[in-house]
Amino acid sequence: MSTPLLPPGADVVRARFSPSPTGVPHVGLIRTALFNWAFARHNKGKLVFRIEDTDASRDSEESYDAILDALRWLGLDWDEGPEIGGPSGPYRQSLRRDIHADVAQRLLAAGELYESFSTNDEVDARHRAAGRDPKLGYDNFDRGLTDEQRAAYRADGRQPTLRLRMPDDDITFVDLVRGEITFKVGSVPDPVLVRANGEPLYTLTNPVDDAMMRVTHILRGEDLLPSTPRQIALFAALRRIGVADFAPRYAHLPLVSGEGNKKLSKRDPQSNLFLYRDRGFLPEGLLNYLSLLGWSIADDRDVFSVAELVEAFDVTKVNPNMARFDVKKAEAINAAHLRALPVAEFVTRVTPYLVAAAVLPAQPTPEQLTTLTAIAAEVQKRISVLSDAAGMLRFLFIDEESFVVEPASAAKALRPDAQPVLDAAVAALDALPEWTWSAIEEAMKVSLVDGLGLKASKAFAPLRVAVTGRTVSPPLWESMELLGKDRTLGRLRRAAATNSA
RNA sequence: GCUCCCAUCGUCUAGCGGCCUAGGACGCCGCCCUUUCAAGGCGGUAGCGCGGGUUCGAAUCCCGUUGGGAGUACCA
Repeated sequence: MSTPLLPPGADVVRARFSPSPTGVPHVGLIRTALFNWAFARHNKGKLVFRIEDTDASRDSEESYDAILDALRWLGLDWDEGPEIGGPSGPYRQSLRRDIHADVAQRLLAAGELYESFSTNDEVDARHRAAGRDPKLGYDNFDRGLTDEQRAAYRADGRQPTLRLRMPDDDITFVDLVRGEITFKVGSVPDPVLVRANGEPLYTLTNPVDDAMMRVTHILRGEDLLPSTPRQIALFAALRRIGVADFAPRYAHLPLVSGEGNKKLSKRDPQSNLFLYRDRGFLPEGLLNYLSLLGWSIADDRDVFSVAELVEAFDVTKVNPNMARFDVKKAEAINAAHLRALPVAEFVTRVTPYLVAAAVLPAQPTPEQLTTLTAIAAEVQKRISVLSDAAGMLRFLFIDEESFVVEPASAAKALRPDAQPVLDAAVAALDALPEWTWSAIEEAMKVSLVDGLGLKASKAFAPLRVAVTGRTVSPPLWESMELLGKDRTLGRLRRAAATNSA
């Protein structure tokens, strides 16, 4: 009942990730990379990484570098591809021109391709003259050109594109996530494979390279579903001329949308992968979330490791409908991974973000690292992304002249009625012989809760804001201990003075 | 317009004919814990687009409809 994993003629799973280097890597692209990677790893197969840079006007080296950077950051490794090579290289299509030209010539010689001289205007005019909808696309007119007609076009200075002769049958295939799909004969016009200037197009290079790299499974975005019939037709032609040994299986992954239901585009800032790295998403957290876009590991769980993802990933279980990228949920998943980190590991990971935010210098002192380590566990469970740590820890590392209370927090907790609290706290702490968090806690409870008869939450809020600058911070007593007696008292006195002024 | 895809809480999903008066997660709300905020614990909110079939029985199968999406380039 279930179809075998491999297409007949293939002996090992070979998935591929084949982006074109245009623009910044976006989350939809990375989700596709992730699924291909997980599919390959789960099936003990290979992942081929190929760069489809056949459009010199849009491709860029910056984008190429960015894609590699993104995959490395996420730990998505490849078995063949840029920088590591492999038996089917090169893995940048711009370096495969000769191969593509040769295959195109063989296809032409075999009659699979034909020369086409029609301009769009001519196609349009023919449709109108025949009373057809001009939006139908190319009308396959040049299929029947005679040698004389072609010679006449050339004599006229026109160079032909090379088009694939589509079969005269419906094209049906079984999509791994969608099931059987049929395109009616005649609904797909003969596509151009080679430009008039001789440059090969995606329509040629993509299937040719998949064939030569012996790719068995093509997992890609649903936006490429309409191009599948012509690729299947090309594969059939490639098999007839001996370039392909088998046809790959397809799995069209649901598109990822942003706000609204539109496909997340590269221009949408929310789609920029590096935005999430800059905010301090963990690779494993982001990967976890991305894998949830169209897939699930179990009916009652959605936080899991990359290893668990690989163990469980089944492309046939991918949900076919569109998924919306929800930053809130992504953050929640990331927060779960953050909390699960060993403290030492958390410190290692968060430090670069503290440096970037100028909370710590590029080379933190041993004292600073000791302070950070002491409070790390409490910070770890209060944030969703690593960059959140900066605002929460700045008060500990900043010098007294630069320390300021966040205005919004001050407005909330440092109102006139906080005056007695601040005064009582200063008096009690000043008299404390021992500066430990437990001693501080005891003193504050005695003087504020018992002494002033306040509720704990009411009593401690002004202290927190005065000392840490914010309403959200690590635990107060530990914070005070780490900050030291002098600085703590200084800040409380300053708040009291500002307050009464 | 044409071709193709899709359709369960606001969002991501589980569900593949009876276990579903539809389960989980995020969000939101409430309570507990508590040193604010978090975290954690407990509870709540909210959904099978519509209409026909098939069947003893349908969220699950079929048809239609409506709605959404993608493609429609000498881009990928």
